[in-house]
Amino acid sequence: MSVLEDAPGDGGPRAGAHLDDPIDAKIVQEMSLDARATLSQVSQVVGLSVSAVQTRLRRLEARGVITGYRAILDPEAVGKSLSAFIEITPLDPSQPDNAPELLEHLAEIEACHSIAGDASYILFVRVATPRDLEALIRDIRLAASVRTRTTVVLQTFYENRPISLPG
Amino acid sequence: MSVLEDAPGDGGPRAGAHLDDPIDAKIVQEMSLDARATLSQVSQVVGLSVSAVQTRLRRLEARGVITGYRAILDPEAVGKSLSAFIEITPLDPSQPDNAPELLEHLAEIEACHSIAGDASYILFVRVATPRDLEALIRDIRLAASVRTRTTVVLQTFYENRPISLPG
DNA sequence: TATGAAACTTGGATCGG
DNA sequence: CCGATCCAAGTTTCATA
Repeated sequence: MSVLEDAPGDGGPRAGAHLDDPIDAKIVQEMSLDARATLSQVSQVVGLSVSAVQTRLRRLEARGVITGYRAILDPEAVGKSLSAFIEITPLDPSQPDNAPELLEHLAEIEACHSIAGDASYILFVRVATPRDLEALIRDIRLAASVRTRTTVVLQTFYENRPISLPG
Repeated sequence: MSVLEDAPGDGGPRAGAHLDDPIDAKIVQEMSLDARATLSQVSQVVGLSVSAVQTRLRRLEARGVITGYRAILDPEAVGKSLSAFIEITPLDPSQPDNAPELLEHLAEIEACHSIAGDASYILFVRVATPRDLEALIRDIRLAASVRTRTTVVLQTFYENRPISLPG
């Protein structure tokens, strides 16, 4: 048996909702860097058997720590070379504000956050052409009854960098 | 010969940088929705053999259409519950401006875009606590000699939505 | 000391590349 | 055809009583 790795059967992950187990953290980090890594690859990295890794991975998915797996695409290659931030503010503050739901059907919207600051929300959007952006802004205004302030992205140096985990 | 299926080895995707082949688009979409989908799953969706899908997938990776695969994590669960946008502007416009490289080592920075508007760049960052955000802002100022304007995210309704593909 | 829960390992069947 | 995944025992450890 290996003496370099810790003994089998030792302290597993805590029952809490958070990710405080170092082995789970390693698994998450590995899958975060390469979501198509095989279980045996991960098992070698973390020093556990394939089945143990599989069980932990299933649990991480079930607990909602890992919410999905995505291929990262080159926006140019898939015809979405223009991206922008759109800040939005409801025209009528007295109305119930459910802009996020009202906008959810617009597939060009990649993210929607509510923010502290002048605007209520900020969206990150991707389109093919300036004309598509114009159309999207119009759709957003109509769908959610909001004022918009758009900041066009000129160049993306990096994005989608993996979340850095402690330890 | 069949005209519904294309014969192996026949005209695949064009050699150009763009993604104009409908089957490649389907493959990309599928991997974008679930990066851990097996080749046989994808092959059933697109109606090709497993090896045909494998070849196309390798080519999509080699052409840089697919740049990687990531697990999507719950920020809360991995201890990064506070996120923010930080706009930055160089203090001295006469100096050479390489802020993106100067900031690349800060792992809390998930994305860096140059933008049209008042500021030069916008960053998206994730940290655990307000104190960590304070420290990060200080680090950014020192590392890149910039003025910063920070907008804290109060709530994230959705993010990392898959890129919607035409057709 | 005895018992039970939780986690790891092993080995074999099945499926995928 | 090889490797990865899945599933069903058997084993160790730790925390109870």
